[in-house]
Amino acid sequence: MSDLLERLRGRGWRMTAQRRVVAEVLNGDHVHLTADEVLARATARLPEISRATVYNTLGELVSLGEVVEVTAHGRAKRYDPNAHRPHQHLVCSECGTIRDVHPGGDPLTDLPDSERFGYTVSEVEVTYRGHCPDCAGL
Amino acid sequence: MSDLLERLRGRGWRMTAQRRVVAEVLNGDHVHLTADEVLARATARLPEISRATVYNTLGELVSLGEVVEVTAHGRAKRYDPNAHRPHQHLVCSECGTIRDVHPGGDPLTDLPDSERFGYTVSEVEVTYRGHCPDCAGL
DNA sequence: TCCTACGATGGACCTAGTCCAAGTCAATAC
DNA sequence: GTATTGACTTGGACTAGGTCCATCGTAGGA
Repeated sequence: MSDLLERLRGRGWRMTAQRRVVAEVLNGDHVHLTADEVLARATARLPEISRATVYNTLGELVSLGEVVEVTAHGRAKRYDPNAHRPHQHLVCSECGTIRDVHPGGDPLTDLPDSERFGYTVSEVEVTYRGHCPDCAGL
Repeated sequence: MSDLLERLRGRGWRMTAQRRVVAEVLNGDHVHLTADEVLARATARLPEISRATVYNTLGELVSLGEVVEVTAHGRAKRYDPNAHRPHQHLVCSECGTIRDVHPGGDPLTDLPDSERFGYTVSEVEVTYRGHCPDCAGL
């Protein structure tokens, strides 16, 4: 986490209270907050922080590759700070809970050349859907 | 296409001009329209059709399993009528063009039990990202 | 300590999508 | 062919999520 702040500073990021708070909120495993949730938690620590700043900061973290956007369930994007460990997502279709998972094999190699239509493919995103233990009974 | 209309009628769908038009607009391979695009094309054929009806109809087609929602690029959901042939998507990160692709292997089996956290996993969605031939030069 | 360009603010604005009360009409019954 | 009725459609108001922008504040270098 503070290594995140270090990395950012090293990249010439100007460090402000707001950015620090957003980076701190996005810390830990299996964290997949919406922008609104990030705003709420950031506001708890720094009441004057504005919505625009949270969106700006999230956008920057994403384009720096420190955080990935996940569009998994519902309308709002979620932000996953676990960007340096390649992983996929397992989503409960009932309650929307997200877990990070690490499937075996490389899904990129599953796509034969004949199915690439001349695209240069560089990334794969896999979302598993099902029911979490809590919702399985429904 | 008209088999789609037949199937729907067979399931007790009340056939109206609006529903017919929406179903007709969503016809063909590699069709991935946004709700707004569906509305535009439907309006061209049936000027009085309303936005709410397009959304309602799309929602019904999705819950009947005739159409799948794709969240691939940009904000708006896209609707893919090719629901009866299992397939995945290849998206150009530049222009957003989507192709249907058929990777080898079953991605479901790539997720070991130890990574399922008690979830009953029933579905996988794979999105390949890269650049299409037109955008590769950029 | 001063300067200044980068960042933060908040309020207006936009897009995608949902909701609802009222009106319409497809399908069934006669 | 007509009557009936409940499912379907309409349009307009509303909401959520997100973006934009002019102005103000401040981190960090000189």
